[in-house]
Amino acid sequence: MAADAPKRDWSAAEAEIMEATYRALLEHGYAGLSISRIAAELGKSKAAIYYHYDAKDELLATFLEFAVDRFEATVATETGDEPTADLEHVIEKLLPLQPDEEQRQLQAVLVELRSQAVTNEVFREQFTRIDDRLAAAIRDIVERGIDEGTFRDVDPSRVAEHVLATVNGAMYARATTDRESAAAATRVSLASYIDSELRRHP
Amino acid sequence: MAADAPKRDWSAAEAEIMEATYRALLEHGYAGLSISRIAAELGKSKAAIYYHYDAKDELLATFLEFAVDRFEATVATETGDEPTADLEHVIEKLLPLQPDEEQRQLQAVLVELRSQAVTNEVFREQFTRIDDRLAAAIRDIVERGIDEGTFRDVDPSRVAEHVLATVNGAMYARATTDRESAAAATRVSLASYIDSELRRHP
DNA sequence: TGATACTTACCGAACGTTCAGTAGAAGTTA
DNA sequence: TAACTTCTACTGAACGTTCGGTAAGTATCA
Repeated sequence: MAADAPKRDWSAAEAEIMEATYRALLEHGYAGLSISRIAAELGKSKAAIYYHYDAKDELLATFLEFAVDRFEATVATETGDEPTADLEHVIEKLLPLQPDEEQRQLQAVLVELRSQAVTNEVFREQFTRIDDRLAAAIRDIVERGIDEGTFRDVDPSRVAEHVLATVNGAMYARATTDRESAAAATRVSLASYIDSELRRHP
Repeated sequence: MAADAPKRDWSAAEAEIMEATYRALLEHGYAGLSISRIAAELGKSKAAIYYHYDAKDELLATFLEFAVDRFEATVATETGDEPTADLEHVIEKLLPLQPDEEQRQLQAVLVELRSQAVTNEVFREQFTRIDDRLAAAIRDIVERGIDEGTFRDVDPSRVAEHVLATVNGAMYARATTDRESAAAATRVSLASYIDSELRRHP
């Protein structure tokens, strides 16, 4: 992965609050997320949360960091030497063929957080950075593929943005619709796109 | 457009409430959307809203209908006889090269509403239907292209889902990040995808 | 003893919702 | 035509609940 941001380390108490926030968000959604609800999940009083965070805004900004860390950790790629495999690896991480419950939940939480980026500047900056990093990671793989002669001489940025948009769109649909088969179809079609657009055919 | 749902007609009072809700949503976001805020935009008392709607839930469900109607009206395609042009037309409607402020706002509102589909069953069903309809519309165009011999013999559903995911992803990014150039790059790459994946090359 | 990590008890504001009352238009009867 | 009743579309005040946030006190441990 390109440009790894330094990971924050969470104290035990903070980590527990983050987990409680995560659970509260899954249960009640962003619109129904309150300090009381987080405290209930935490098993402590509201004031206990205010001992660690000065305001709800601050807690949420911190939680965004937490969720993003978790997301990027699942995507983190140990790059191999085969660009086609690397590309497939990244796509499988972002848009698994059969996502387990944990992956589904994390993506659901991220979709809820991301929608706040429409009106909230702090959230918007974070998600801009996430997409920047993901696009860069994909672009690097494509560039390597071209250098190695595996891929045709396409515009790596253009292809990276296209792949990212497709993956994000399918992930978004997975979290907000019951069209599971559509996500699967997109995965399959994306593979065939990569094959026809990128691979040199003899 | 396939399967046009019968459009609801809005009384003057209802329409004003819907417009007020629209403005309140743009200003305060979904999480900050309250009856007081809608009433303020409406220029009437809170109770005036409860005269027309029994509960906030009901108002929101109705507003979802309103926003979806508006969205599908902008997409509604007068289909021509050239599949390539038709496809480009749909894509331009969903992912305009240079969206005006109205389009941006409507898409922003839809992204905020759509994130509620993660936890709200009513919203989820609506967005499932929207994507179903969009995918069907694209699929029909592709099918026609194949029948006419303009397009190669691909799987129309698969391609439709791929195009829809890409367009949704770029639209989503446009509403939640500052990566405007990424959306443009995706548009361009999508055109080249359609060309290489669909068009018969001599 | 003093710092750490809380709890209990509370505040004012905002929330969704309800209710009694009312201006004015529309319909009905004398 | 005037007098009445009724209906529509509201208003303003209040309801109980929940919100984010705080002040003061307490238990635990170095």
